[in-house]
Amino acid sequence: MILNPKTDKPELMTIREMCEAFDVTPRTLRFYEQKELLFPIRQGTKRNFTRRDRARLKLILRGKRFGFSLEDIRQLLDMYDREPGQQEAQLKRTYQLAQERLAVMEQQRDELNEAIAELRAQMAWGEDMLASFRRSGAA
Amino acid sequence: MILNPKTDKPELMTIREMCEAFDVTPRTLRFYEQKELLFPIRQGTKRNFTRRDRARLKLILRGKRFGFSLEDIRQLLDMYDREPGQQEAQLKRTYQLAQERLAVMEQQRDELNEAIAELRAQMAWGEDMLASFRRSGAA
DNA sequence: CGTTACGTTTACGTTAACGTCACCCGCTCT
DNA sequence: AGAGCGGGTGACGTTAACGTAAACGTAACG
Repeated sequence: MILNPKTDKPELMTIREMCEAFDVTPRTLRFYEQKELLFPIRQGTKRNFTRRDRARLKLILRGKRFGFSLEDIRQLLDMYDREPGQQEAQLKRTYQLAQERLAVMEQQRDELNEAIAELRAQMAWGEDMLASFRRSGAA
Repeated sequence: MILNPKTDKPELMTIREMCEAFDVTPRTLRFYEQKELLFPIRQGTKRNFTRRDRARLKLILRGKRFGFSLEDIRQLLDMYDREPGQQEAQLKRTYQLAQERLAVMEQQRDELNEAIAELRAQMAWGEDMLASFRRSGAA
């Protein structure tokens, strides 16, 4: 295992090491490779994940927390890979996507809040019913 | 079409009428029947939806807004159908389910809020980048 | 040499809630 | 009689993100 002289961390990691480091299953990493989200170096049949793969995976997982689909994430990641020459255009595109996502998320949150309020109201009603049961002695 | 003397609304409704009244597709209603959520009267092969079906459908759609699965909803609906004799137990069960759902929904909302905040921070960063692009004259 | 551990590939299974398609039936208008 | 309309019944398709199982390789341990 080759270590980085600065960090003493392995330059290349096996699938197991990746799984433990990022708390994902091997299946997930193979799946991401198949979907062209990761590009581990293949030594024969085995995978060696590089720093680049780790950086990408970190972004992938963050993207998922944001609710981006894997396909969205792949496109964003790819943009940053192409020989950067239109940095600004890329950044704008990313920013726009983020804005759209943000709008969706905020709407979801609002709907969720509405549903929560409605459900709370129903539950208050149910509580009254239960209280009346108790008063009527149906223990 | 038989009308209710009080409301002048049809006692029985066709699948089309139901679709318009509740903004769902025929497929959805057939699907709900198959899943034993609705029990329209079958005249030969055609469906006649009763007041009871409409009441159930209303609850089904509300339940969906709350994030309940159709299976959850079916169980709740069924509880209210069985010869009511343990009203209190049923109500308690419903109340408990509602509490669990509420907890899930609130957690989802909180996570969403966190993700929104994180995404906002990233976007502020991106905005700075864009601004610096503009200052550097890369129009 | 057997087994254990870790890795691989291929390919089908899962889940929810319908959408879609092909084909059939009966009524009504013209 | 033909043409629509409205409804009906299977049954397969869709989507995302993996899970799972089968069958194989290979390297080290004892």
